[in-house]
Amino acid sequence: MKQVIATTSVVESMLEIAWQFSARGVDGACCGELSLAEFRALQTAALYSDCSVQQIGKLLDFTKSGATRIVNRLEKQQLVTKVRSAEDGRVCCVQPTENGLDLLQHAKEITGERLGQALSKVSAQEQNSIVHALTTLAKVL
Amino acid sequence: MKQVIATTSVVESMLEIAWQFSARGVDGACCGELSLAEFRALQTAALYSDCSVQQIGKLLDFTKSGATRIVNRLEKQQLVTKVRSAEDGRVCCVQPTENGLDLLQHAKEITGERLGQALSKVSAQEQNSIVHALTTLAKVL
DNA sequence: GAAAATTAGTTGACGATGTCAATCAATGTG
DNA sequence: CACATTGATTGACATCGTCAACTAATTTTC
Repeated sequence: MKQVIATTSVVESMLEIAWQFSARGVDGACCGELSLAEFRALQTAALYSDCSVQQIGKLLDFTKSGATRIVNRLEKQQLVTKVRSAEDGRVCCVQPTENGLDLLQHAKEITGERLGQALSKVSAQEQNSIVHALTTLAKVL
Repeated sequence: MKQVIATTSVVESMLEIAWQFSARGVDGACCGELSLAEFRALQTAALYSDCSVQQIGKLLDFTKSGATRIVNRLEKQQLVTKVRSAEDGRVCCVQPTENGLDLLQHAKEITGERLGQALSKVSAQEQNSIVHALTTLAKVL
């Protein structure tokens, strides 16, 4: 119960942080021509090798038609290529291109700078604490 | 430089967390009939008394026309009322209704539960650390 | 003190986005 | 081989927020 109370008071912080690193806070500044959904899809494709369209949809909570459209937009920007799977002709493997990986790396750097800038306002000890906390939280969500 | 490297590795975590508590993760589960933007606008109206439409737009990074539309949707759902300011006839004060405040409270509880559920997977000490980290981070962003 | 400039808000047209349902193609299953 | 399933796509559609033009209220300027 105490825990619920404690986390209830932290909810505003959580939502604020999420807002800052979501479409409204990050878009454009970090993702170039990409929407946040597209960026996340690109991330996912880079993370899972031979990632299918459907897999992206499931992982990011889009319908399969939504996933198709997101991937198509990435393909149009030459950030991924779609390759028909050799094992299963229905499956479409989404592979990031060189450009896609570059963009991903750049976006990470920009976001990292943004985070680093915020973190620079607190002590080194707190920086470590926050980095550790975020890493841990992401794992258990 | 070391800091940049450290934060670069935490960027994925940050984006993952943000994603989970943004439209894709939270919508519906916590916001009822509201979009995340509407929810945030309602939050803002509740936080700043006599909050103008424009203020909401500026705080959440929407254009004024976007803000108008978001507030109008909230009004249609009877979660806020729009009152012409006594001091300045141009300004439109957005005030949460009883319903609006209830929804806000409920949403916070749900999100809090969600966060609490994730936190229950780590030690009490880490819970404290995470709560503290989130609170601190939200302040310096 | 009236004209001009500024500011808050609204609205129409629009582009972007993602869903739903229907469909096609490839694979599995009886 | 017929039938069901699964991955992906597409057309129609609703939602969302922007842009530009506009109205109305206030402030500035001369």
